[in-house]
Amino acid sequence: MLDHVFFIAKMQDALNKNEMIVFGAHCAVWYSGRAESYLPDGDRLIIIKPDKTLLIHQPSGSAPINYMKEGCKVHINHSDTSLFLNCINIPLKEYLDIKLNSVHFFESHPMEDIQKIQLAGTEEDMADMIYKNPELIEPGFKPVSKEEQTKYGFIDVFGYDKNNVLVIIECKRYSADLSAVTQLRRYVEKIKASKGIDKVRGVLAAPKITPNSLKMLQDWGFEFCSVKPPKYLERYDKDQKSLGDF
Amino acid sequence: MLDHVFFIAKMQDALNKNEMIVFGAHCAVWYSGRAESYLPDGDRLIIIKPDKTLLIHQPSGSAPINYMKEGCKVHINHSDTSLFLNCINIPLKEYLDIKLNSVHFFESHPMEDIQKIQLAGTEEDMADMIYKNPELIEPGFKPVSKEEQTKYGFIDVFGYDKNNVLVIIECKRYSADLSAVTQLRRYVEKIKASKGIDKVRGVLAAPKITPNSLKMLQDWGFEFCSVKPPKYLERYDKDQKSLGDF
DNA sequence: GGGGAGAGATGCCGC
DNA sequence: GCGGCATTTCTCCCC
Repeated sequence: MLDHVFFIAKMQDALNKNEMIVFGAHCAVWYSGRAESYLPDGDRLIIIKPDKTLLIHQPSGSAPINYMKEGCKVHINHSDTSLFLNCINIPLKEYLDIKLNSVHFFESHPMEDIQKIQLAGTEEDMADMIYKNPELIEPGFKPVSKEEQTKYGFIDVFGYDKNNVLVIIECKRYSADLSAVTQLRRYVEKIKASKGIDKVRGVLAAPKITPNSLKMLQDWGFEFCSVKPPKYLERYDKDQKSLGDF
Repeated sequence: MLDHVFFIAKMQDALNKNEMIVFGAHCAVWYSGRAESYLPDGDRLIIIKPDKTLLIHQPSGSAPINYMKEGCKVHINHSDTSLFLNCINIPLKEYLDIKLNSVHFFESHPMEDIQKIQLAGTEEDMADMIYKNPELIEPGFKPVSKEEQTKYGFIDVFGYDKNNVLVIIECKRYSADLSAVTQLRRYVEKIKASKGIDKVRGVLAAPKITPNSLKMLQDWGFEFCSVKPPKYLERYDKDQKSLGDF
């Protein structure tokens, strides 16, 4: 357990230097902003990033239990008996206060990282795959160039079938749900209205679909097409030894 | 910068004890599972929780850049020249590998926390508020008891207006968007079909609504009602000094 | 375990 | 800044 004076000095120095700060503490947390919350005493990990994002993590789960977005101001307040971190984000009108009962450890370090993640297997990759392999939808399907699709909004893929009927395709990389069906319906109705045509096919392309969603889809005269999302980095999957090849 | 042998010993001990582990490192990350990704060398904060959730955070932003869900197995592999953390989640078929170039610091500590957060100002609170104050929707609106709403699905509030016409209300705590409108449409159509009645009013209750969404709402004959979400813990907002009163 | 829906969602891109 | 939308969404509740 760290001494208050020592903790305050280290913390203030690290805040001034915009270092990555991480410490463990037994604490309670109050939040007020978009909503309001109170978290009673317990052990948590607290992170303050160089961009002044603050995260509070409990010992389990992926998501932070409390947080403040980028750009919050952190003030250390203490009396003989208590130690508080008061955080405020003025433009967002958000407030978060941490009562620190004891600090288990404290670390800070400057961090540089300009790298961005390379991600494959997204919905956009799925749309690209269908453009390049239109037979995944059906024989004779002819996708229209990507540039044109922007005129009609955020439609994933559209083109014409072998009878030259317009086809709108909504891709989902996971199991298609009710909202995917209503999204497809919105696009089909939008195109029907804007182009003044009556016959437009709507196709939901996804690896699978929930039973209720399939029923709703068919009730509205749309179709489901089973398509798996692509994984462009499969090389990694097949040869774990070649990690250095990237 | 920590010595490899020292780091490995500390890490293995902390993993065995199910402690909260956090360390800073210059590293690269590969992921394969629901999607695939590669993150080139950079400084990051790496967290391994007692429940074996793994999080990798860059120096900015709220969300982890890479992660593994609860229950992953962590193996330390090293040669003369390299140090790897290989993580695997067998039931989810997910894999994550970290190449550690250097470790800036390492901390671990046992953590206990059984507390749950108390949150106010959610969509459910908003529905409760409308039940208790039906005049927020319109004079003469009579909400039906909450128990009955479950028979008809996830409808936030429903009741009858002064002319005894059925009213379905969808609440949104933020600005209502297109999906909120299609969600309301689904509920109204479901109720019309299941009860065999033709006249059902649909009301979207939210603090505001986007222009496109308002147009779509009105095109389908539904209504918008401006309602602010409640904040039950306002006491805290008004008197920051009474933090200990909870 | 899957389905359905909210979230203090976050993050990205476009206007 | 808002709008629209995907997300390795996460989390919760209910069946």
